[in-house]
Amino acid sequence: MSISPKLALLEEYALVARALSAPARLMLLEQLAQGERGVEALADKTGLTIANCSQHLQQLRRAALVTSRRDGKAVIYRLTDAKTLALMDLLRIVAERNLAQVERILRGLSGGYDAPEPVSRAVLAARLAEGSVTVLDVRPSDEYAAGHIPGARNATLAQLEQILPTLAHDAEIVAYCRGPYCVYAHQAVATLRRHGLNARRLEGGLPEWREDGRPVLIDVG
Amino acid sequence: MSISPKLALLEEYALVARALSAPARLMLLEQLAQGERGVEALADKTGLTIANCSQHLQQLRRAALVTSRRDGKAVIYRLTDAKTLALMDLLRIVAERNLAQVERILRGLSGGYDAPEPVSRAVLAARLAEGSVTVLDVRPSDEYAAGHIPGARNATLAQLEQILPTLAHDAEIVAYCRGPYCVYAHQAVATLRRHGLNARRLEGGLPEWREDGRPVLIDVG
DNA sequence: ACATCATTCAAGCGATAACTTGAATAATAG
DNA sequence: CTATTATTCAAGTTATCGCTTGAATGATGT
Repeated sequence: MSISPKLALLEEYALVARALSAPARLMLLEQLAQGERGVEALADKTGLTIANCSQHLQQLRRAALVTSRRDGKAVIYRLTDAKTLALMDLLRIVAERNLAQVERILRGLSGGYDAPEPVSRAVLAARLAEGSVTVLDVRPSDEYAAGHIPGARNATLAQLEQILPTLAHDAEIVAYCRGPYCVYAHQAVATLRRHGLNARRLEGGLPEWREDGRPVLIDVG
Repeated sequence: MSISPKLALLEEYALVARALSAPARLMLLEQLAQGERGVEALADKTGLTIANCSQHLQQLRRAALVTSRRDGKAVIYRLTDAKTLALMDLLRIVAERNLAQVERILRGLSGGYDAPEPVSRAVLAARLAEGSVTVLDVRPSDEYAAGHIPGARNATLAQLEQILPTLAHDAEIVAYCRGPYCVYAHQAVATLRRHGLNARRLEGGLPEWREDGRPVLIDVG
């Protein structure tokens, strides 16, 4: 088609990278990592207008990072496969490993406290089994209802201060949120530690937990 | 320090993706995967002007995908670490897996012939040890001289037709080039098969071979 | 210090992307 | 069929990107 097949190929690879090159689309992908969603729900969660959201989604679809299906009058989007998640992950790892700027932002999130190492998902699963840990889900309640780690309590950042007294001061608290792109868990841990609680962050979030094949509890309405 | 730390973080991740979103920069990364290079050499190989090349390189450096050092009056660039290579690889895998367009371009490269499965690097190493295979390096001779698989013959696509008679018609021929982004090996295999030879492509290229820790022969002098 | 060479910076141009607004399409309900 | 609701398309604006040109910087050799 084009002048050179080599350039045409590179153009296709670049298309996929370009789809990942806008913060708005990374937000959408993070949402979709929680589970499939309709356009309006995505627009709500990300703060984008419907039309804008739709256009971003179409760009993601062109890059084959997401696929869509119709359900009545709604169009439901979801990640094409786990490879999309892997690509987001590697992107994040490279950025965090090499960009001083990222380091600074993450440090700022911890509110000056030194953030402790995150807890691996395998360790959390083991400690959950023996009941020696309190798990905190720091996502909006609708996302919690759509699936959460069994035994986790739900509290948004805004609600966190209110439930502080009800949290055990002896057991360790492990907070998680949407995944590595999400900063809720970082901020929750900072708040908890500021109040003297023994809190750490889960490595990854619910999508990664589910990807591991671990149990997820869904509230039925 | 922006309005929201969350957005600032996503902006940084997006920066890395944006660095990968131009074909010119993917070309540069492919060249750098062969080994470190100066700006002029990179400009030559990619066909970019010096100034343009320099600007692309700086964008890659801002994204921390490459680093540079001074050597006299020259500035030498190289990939920051193997993670950069991994990111390029995953990008390619996602694109090839899901984009019908890529499928079509690759099929076109094979000149209508059905391309056989590529040979894995482990298999090639084993068959090299027992001498049951001819290895063909389809890169420009300067890149061959800077490092190649021990025992490989060098021939560019242009030279390929001339050396055809000297290639064994009984043993299998395995062709490789710069790596998965490079189409030389695809085209060489197509040419060889069109002439009735038993040729296949190596999975990956020299950078991946080196990354495996396998021996690389460098011409001195 | 001066000249030289490799690289980078700065300004300008055309093309593309993000976002907004308002209209068009598609599936369902009455 | 018409109305309704969810999504997509289309046009327009502003900002950014990729590329070019020409000047500026930085290291080296005389």
